[in-house]
Amino acid sequence: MARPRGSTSEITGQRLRAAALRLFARHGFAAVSMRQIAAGAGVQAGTLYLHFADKEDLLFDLLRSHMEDLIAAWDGQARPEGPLDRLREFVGFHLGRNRDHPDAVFLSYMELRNLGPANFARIESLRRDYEDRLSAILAEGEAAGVFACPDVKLATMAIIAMLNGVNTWYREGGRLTRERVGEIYWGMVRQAVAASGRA
Amino acid sequence: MARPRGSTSEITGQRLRAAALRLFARHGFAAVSMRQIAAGAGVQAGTLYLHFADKEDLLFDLLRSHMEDLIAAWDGQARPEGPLDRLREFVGFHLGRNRDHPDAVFLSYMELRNLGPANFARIESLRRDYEDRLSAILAEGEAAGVFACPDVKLATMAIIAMLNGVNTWYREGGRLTRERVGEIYWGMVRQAVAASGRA
DNA sequence: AAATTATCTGAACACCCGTTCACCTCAAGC
DNA sequence: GCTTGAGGTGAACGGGTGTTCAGATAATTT
Repeated sequence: MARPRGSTSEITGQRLRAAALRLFARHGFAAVSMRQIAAGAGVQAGTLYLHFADKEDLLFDLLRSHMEDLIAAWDGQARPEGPLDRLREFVGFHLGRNRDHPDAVFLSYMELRNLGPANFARIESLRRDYEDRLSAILAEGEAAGVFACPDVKLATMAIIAMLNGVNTWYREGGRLTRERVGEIYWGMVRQAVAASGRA
Repeated sequence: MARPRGSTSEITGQRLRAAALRLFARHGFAAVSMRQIAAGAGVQAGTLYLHFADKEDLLFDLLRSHMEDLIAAWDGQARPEGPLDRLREFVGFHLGRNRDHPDAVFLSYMELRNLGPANFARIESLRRDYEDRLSAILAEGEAAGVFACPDVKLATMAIIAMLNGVNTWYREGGRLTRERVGEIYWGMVRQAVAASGRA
């Protein structure tokens, strides 16, 4: 056998990406073999090397595209006026992204160590770019006297860590709906950086 | 050759634990071989099986002892009176533990998936025990009217995620000292659950 | 219809994996 | 000082690893 009917590079590539994302997120990069990924896409192991240079390149492709999509999605949506509304928008956006792409989010925080220095640096840079969006909102609010965080960078890291934490425990059909969780987290974030709370 | 001079089970066991902790935290459970761990302790691979039943048992041993030590350390220290001081104490305690045991903390959040169901459940149970300490403080403060978190469990998860986040970016000798970071985070935590901020 | 190119197979490569075990040596008890 | 067992070795087991590549077939171009 050889080339199946109706197979294109585009389709097979996407199937491989999907299978790899799923397996990496479930079992970890090192624990998943190229053969398992290939099988998940209904293909032989050798085929992987027509689409990716090697295993790390496959991981890098997943992380890079996830980060680029994330930034593009944020930049591409209309932003409300005023720091408070923008912060609320960011919290909702970030939680929504985490909800819709749990595997990619998990990977991008857990498997960075499996990248070589150059690839690592590129992903880190993208992550910083994204975090800077939040920092900018906080700085803007600070200047306007709406927020009072002692340190914008630390508040950025604290908020993102807090929001990412939701993915580790939230289960569909649990005690609280997504919307309710979003409201509660928004409340905590707002108070944490509020100017009224304390100087 | 066979038994080296002056070797005891106690000493070798601790060296193996230390080597495994270091390597698992750096490269991940699946990426580290038994031979690498043994080499890190200056011993052959076969020796590992005199101390641990298998690879998972070694991981479980590390996670269990870390969680038990954590809980024992918290329970063993004198607690100040009043929810606000207790919460401050918890934040300082947790950050201090994360600072002193970064590898174990990292492992206990990242490598749970490599445990079988029974071992997984035991670690999860220990983690819940620890988190319940924080929940109790928040509930106490809520009852006293000092705190106003819309949901105690969510506030617990949010605070722990926020504090754990520090380990992912803090580097010794950076812009801020540990103490300063602790103060700033304490400020954000306090405001996030403060009763004065909003109903 | 023929030639060419894109796509995939499946076997092979050298190497590493977790785990077991017969054997060996040191330390302690009689 | 001899025996006993705790502690460790190092080779071996079956099987899995990432990666390569000659060969085969489908789609496309000429």
